[in-house]
Amino acid sequence: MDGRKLKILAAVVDEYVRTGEPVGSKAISKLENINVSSATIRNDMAALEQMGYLEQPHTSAGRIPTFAGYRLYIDEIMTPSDLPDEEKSRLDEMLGGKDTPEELLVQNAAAALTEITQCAAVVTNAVPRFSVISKVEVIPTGKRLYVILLITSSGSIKNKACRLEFDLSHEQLEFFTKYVEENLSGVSVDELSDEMFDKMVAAVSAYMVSLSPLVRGICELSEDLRQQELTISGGEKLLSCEDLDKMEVVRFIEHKDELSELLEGTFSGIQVKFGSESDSFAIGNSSLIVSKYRKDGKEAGSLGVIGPMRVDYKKIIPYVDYLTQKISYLMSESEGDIISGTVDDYDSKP
Amino acid sequence: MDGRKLKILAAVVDEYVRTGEPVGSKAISKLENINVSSATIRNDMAALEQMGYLEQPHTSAGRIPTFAGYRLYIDEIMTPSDLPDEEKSRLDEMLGGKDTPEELLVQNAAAALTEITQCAAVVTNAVPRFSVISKVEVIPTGKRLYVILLITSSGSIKNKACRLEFDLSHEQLEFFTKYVEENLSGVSVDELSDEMFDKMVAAVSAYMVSLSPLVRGICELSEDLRQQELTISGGEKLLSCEDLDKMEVVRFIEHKDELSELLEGTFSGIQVKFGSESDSFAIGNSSLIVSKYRKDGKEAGSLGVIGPMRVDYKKIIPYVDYLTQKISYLMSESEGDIISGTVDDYDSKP
DNA sequence: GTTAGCACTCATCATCTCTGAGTGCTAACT
DNA sequence: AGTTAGCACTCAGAGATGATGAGTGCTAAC
Repeated sequence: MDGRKLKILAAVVDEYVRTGEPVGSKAISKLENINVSSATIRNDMAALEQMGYLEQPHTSAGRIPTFAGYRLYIDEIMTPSDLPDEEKSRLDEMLGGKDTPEELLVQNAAAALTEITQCAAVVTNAVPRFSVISKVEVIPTGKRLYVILLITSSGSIKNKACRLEFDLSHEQLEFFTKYVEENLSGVSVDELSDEMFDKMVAAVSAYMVSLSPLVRGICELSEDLRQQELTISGGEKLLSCEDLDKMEVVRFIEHKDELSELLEGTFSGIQVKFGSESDSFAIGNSSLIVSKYRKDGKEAGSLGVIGPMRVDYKKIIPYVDYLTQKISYLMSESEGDIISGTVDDYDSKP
Repeated sequence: MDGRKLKILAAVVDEYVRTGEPVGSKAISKLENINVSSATIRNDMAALEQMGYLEQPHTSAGRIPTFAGYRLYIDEIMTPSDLPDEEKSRLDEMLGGKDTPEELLVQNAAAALTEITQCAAVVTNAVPRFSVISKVEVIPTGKRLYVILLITSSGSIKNKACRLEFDLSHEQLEFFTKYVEENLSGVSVDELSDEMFDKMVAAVSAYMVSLSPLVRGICELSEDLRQQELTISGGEKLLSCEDLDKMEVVRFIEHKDELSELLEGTFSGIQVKFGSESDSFAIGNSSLIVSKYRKDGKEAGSLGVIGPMRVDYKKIIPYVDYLTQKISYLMSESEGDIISGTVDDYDSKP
């Protein structure tokens, strides 16, 4: 594959991303770093079309990249631009500092991506699977009404109100709290299971049957805790995007679980997926730029941008990359480790 | 104003709502309960146009209702249809029972309205302004990390993690908890003020200066508590609505505060407002059908539907009305009071 | 007061032509 | 052999033209 052909392919992608119109040979010949005539470019473009990297919407129009063309461009040709320092500090500000709760951190990242890219952002929270239950409290707050509070070592706090059939005496409450603390505190979130709670229900029911709703409540909270939640922010941006089918976008926003599944199956490092390449996540002509953030070295959640295929990869990839790294840093225990400024490793094979 | 003219106006609105096309005299003359010829209708329609209730998009087209036409139709002519019992029980199921937390209740109502009307729904939560602080807890959960828990008599639970500069001793924590409980429990949410917290900060700082972030934390939680939150659900439905300008819809979804302001200024009972009538909330050709729900007899929050002006008022109003009444009932302390099935009082003057 | 009849209006749709951007191919040039 | 100029060709898109028909207002008769 000719060096000039790559250059021309890159030029076609860049121009198409910029203008949204099919790109003709003449337009390319006028570009700065292209020094051959339009006829030569025509020949090369015909070759690129033969190879499957370009296509013509109709005979007398310019060329637009095919999937394969985008793929080649992203994987081999393009070099993402560097993020200037002021942008980095702007992002830092939007994210929040080390004290920011994890959940808010990823929400902030999503908001930042939406604003910067004007596309939809998608994030999953960090499932605190390696953290342990550090506290369970049951607090009476009204007639027959109790608030259950569940706190993990990673700082997740879940609560839930629970109505019982009878009021509990002070001793009963103390018994229950003690029992639960003994059985749950120090247990890792990953170890929590329905069977475990079933056993607990049986045990407390032996003491007092009407306590079981409280155990059920704790069980539900623990399910909340274990559940990976996916948030799409700025979904409406996709609706004002001409390249995407509105119906598909609406369907997509309403069925997050599909995307959730897809994200499960991704690797580390920045990846770019095209909607139509995967059958589970299907907005035609859409593109997903995604990366996984880590917590204490382990993959914890995902962070990405969904836009039209015609999106400025050179610009967006550094943002996703920087945010991923920054979040990984902020979530991890070890302090002092300054985030690396360099950006590499775009393993984007599907 | 002629009885027949009213009938014709109603027919025009109904037909226009049904078909979306301008309505001609011939189409109306074919309707069931119209027994005059198209020529007569033409005369009446010309009169209605003169009076400002109808207009023609262009000379050789049928008529469509003007704002005034809709207003007259809604206020004087139309009678909302009755909600069949099976629909009522369907709604009851979607809402949840008496044990459902208030916040979830209004969210469920929004979801139900979105699904049924295929328009956007808008709800505000019930600000628990007449409830009192029933519990404040500070729970140590990690090194220098504390969870503040704030519970009101109405069952709202707010929590927040707070990092201090030093760990607190058992005595210090006990002192603080006691101090806060003494000063806050029983205080109504409405009475909470920044000055109050400023005083508390001063007081605890005298004892131990590093306690003040905890007070600040409580202050923030109380702000959360007092804040009325507005949720728009199903905003995307508006985007697939031809009558509405997409740009305006996006702007609207992103600037909820405008709508929030508008809702503040509404009365009880079902009201219908048109986007272009008000200058603060402006999606052209949109219509807002809104009602306030009550808690223990006092207005607590709003509940409504936003759709194109060309919306089936006869059908939607009963839904909004029923949900409002049902929520009012579910939120109120007094039990047993069966919800009234009748629907009236559509004070919809702007 | 109501209706039939008729001339008139004008958006919409289909058809047609014109234009220009862009192509592929060939022949000349380096 | 690779590059370029030239040229005939294609075809989407923008206007122009004309037919169609739904709908109107007005007048005169019932």
